[in-house]
Amino acid sequence: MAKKVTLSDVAAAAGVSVGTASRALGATGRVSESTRARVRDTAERLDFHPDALARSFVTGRSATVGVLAEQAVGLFSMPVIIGAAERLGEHGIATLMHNAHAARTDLVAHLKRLKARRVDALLVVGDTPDITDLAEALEFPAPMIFTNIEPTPSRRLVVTSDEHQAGVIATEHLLGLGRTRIAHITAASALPAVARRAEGVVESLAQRGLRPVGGAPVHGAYSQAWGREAVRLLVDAGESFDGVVAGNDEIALGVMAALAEVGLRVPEDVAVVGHDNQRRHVLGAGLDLTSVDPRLVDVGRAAADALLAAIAGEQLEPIVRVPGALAIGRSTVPDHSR
Amino acid sequence: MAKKVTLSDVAAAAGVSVGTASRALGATGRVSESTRARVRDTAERLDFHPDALARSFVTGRSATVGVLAEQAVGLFSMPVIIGAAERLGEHGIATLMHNAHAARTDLVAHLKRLKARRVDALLVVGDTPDITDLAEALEFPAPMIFTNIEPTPSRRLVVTSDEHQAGVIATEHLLGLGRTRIAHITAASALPAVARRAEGVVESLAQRGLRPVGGAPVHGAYSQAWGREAVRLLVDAGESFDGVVAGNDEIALGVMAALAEVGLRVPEDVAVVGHDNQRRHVLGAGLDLTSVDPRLVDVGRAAADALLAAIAGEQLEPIVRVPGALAIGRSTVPDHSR
DNA sequence: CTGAAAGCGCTTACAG
DNA sequence: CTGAAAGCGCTTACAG
Repeated sequence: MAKKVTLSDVAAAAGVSVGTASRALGATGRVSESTRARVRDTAERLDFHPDALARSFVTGRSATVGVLAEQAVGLFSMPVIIGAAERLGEHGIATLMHNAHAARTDLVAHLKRLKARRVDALLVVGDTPDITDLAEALEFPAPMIFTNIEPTPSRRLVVTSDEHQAGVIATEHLLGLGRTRIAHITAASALPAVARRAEGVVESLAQRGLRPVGGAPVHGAYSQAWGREAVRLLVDAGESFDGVVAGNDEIALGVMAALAEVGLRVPEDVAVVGHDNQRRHVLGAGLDLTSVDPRLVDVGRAAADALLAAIAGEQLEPIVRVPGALAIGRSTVPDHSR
Repeated sequence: MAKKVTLSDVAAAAGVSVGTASRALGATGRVSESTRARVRDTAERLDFHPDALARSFVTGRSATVGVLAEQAVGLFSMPVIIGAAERLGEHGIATLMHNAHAARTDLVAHLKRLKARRVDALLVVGDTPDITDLAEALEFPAPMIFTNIEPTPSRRLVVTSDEHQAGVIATEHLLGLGRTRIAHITAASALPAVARRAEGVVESLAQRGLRPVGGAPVHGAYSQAWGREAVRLLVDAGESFDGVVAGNDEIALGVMAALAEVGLRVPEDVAVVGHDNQRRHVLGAGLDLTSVDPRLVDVGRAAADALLAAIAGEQLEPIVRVPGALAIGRSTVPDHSR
């Protein structure tokens, strides 16, 4: 391997001191245009690339971001982490991944190691309770950004999916198809994402002077069984409906199964929208479900942008909500070809 | 933030020189047991954590591994990358991700940046043609390990799924259920993974003195349409069969659809095994398909182990094949509960 | 076994 | 605008 070319090589070849060479190559220092040009030409000619390790050492910036994931392996975490890592990589920033399992002592160990590694910032993916307090107690020195979670007083910098908008676009889609008797069958209202999506649904309906079938969102669990049961409850209560916004794709599948059982056609009689767009990741599989895609890779990219801004010391938008996108399938548009 | 405690603080407190302190804390240098103990105690008492940046600078090791992915966002790449990043993170190694798009100049730029960042090793995920030659031309100084791809003369260090074993376990499962007339419906034989899996199927059958229905694997494409067509071809040719090893889950779904159309029950008349186990990632969705799970997260972890060994200068197993696992569903075992 | 010193390759006040 | 020098916090020959 050819001898590494160093800044002092460039300086010597350009006939300046290393200090001047450093200033000429960097953006900051004031150098005459002529020397700057000469040094830059020389650097290029010698194929000089500053040693990132030396630079990190002297600047105290590791060019590394920590990723602390509640559960790194998972359909919701992976796209966010990959999206973030990809964007950070474009900027020469590496990611140091720690997979946190709930134990509090674990978290302390993770934070200490991240601190020793001198990460420039920390991305927290998912729900890691107490982390803000722990970081404070440990005098964790880097900015922290949270993702895949709702903001709270202790989580002030958050990048996440726009759950409210997800409820809105699902509902608007059904309204746009002329459906007016729309039910919202979703999971427990205690879940923040569920509550926000439900608000989006209710508000969209209210703008047309409508309310959800049954008067309010129907809360249960993220399961096919609940989707099935909820349809039966509505039918038994004598409610009639021509559209369902389901809390996720699982619920939507249960809803569709129950509709088939009671002899209602999808989408002719009842159009159904899901959430998560798992279809995108997977087999067409006849699951030809219209669904809100939360665009998790873009959530990760947006988180990376926030991290980059935080590292640069820029003022941050405290809460960034990434809008979802509607993926249309045959559960709402019968002749939709994919 | 409290003043950072440094090695010389520890040395002073322990009453030794920094050199001795360094040796006492490190694994290598020879130090008397008593001083070693004293220095270690002192370090612990002061909550000393060596500055990773300084260490990297002086050792020339960045504690960073490059990840060059053909396509980072994807159902096959993400688990591998996450698995690798997770394992590397446990060892304090960060990952610098580059998403390569095919262009050759791009690859050169990526490699140069990775080199400037002084990565200790490089993980190549997927198919990035020419990379070995490019790395050689650029005198890329770090070891390279390939994953999610078959070995070739220019790809010598490979960690990947054991495709042959995947064919074997799928076939053994059907044989174990008493099926003997087994077809293998798969994608193009030019694909190395297809060919290897087919070998596994054919060999397993041969051990019982059997051959695939139709005399050989039936090659086509990774699609539902092909699965459907292949079943029709076999049926029209007058073949009868009680088992199908499908090349992937998509093909399996097509196969099952075609079987339903010709009035054959799954699994009573024909048991079907897929490959990829996409079900695991997703909706139960009635896709209750028995499938070979390629355990991609474990492939990533094994790749990380290989990278760690390479960084440590250890002798490497050139080719590591990670065995898959059979995920059993109702397409082979009717009363299988999940 | 231990100490004193050099050195890794940069950046950044500090003078001039 | 430019040069000479200090310094970042470690590790590692080199003497003793």
